[in-house]
Amino acid sequence: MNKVFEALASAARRKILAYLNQGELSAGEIAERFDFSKPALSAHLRILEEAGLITREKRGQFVFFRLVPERLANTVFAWAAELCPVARPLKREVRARRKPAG
Amino acid sequence: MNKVFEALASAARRKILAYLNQGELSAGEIAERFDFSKPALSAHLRILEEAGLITREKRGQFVFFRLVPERLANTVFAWAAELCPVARPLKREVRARRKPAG
DNA sequence: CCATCAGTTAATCAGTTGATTAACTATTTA
DNA sequence: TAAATAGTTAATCAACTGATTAACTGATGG
Repeated sequence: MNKVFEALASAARRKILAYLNQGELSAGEIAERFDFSKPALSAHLRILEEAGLITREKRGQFVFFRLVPERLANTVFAWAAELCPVARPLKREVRARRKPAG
Repeated sequence: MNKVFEALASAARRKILAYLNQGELSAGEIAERFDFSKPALSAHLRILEEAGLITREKRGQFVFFRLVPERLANTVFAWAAELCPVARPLKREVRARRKPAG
């Protein structure tokens, strides 16, 4: 949980997640989309991976990365939903059932 | 956006938001719930305020803080929903209306 | 008016983050 | 096997975070 929010504190890392949301990419393909050095990118990818937000798969010479949307759903999304009753149509039903006569 | 995610990178600040989700609290009431010094708390509150996640209101000797759930909804929640199609019942309806005959 | 209480600001400091270059590992290909 | 390509690790460094204490501002109340 902590690692997830720390990972998301970087705009570059959030951008990486947005790219991966389109489909898997190799480290090199991600690197093309940014200005910083390969080691810098490697560090960002490690942080995202350790937060459980992406997975890594080595295929031959390349390393491909994929988004893990369930991880986001179970951490950030769920956390935000807890503090955003305004955006929570599902949970409202649950509440209504718990307090049937107000 | 960036400031919001940076603000949320701290577990202490997320905890402050959780407390404020129960209702408004003065700085002192928040301080009681933590171990660190007043200036440290003051800094955390300033960061949350500058991110637009809380508002401040001075009443007499006290400063009361309140959560701004809409801010969370429009930043974190919306951002996460974009990457979590698995958890997006609202947007599905919007899409369905846009493409009525698929 | 003076003491106290609530909170912020300033100065300082240790630890972390995020970047770089250089060197390394591992895979492909000639 | 040697060269090239893809990526990581190591060493280093500047900049930022997050904490502390001391000093300040502003409201309350004897």
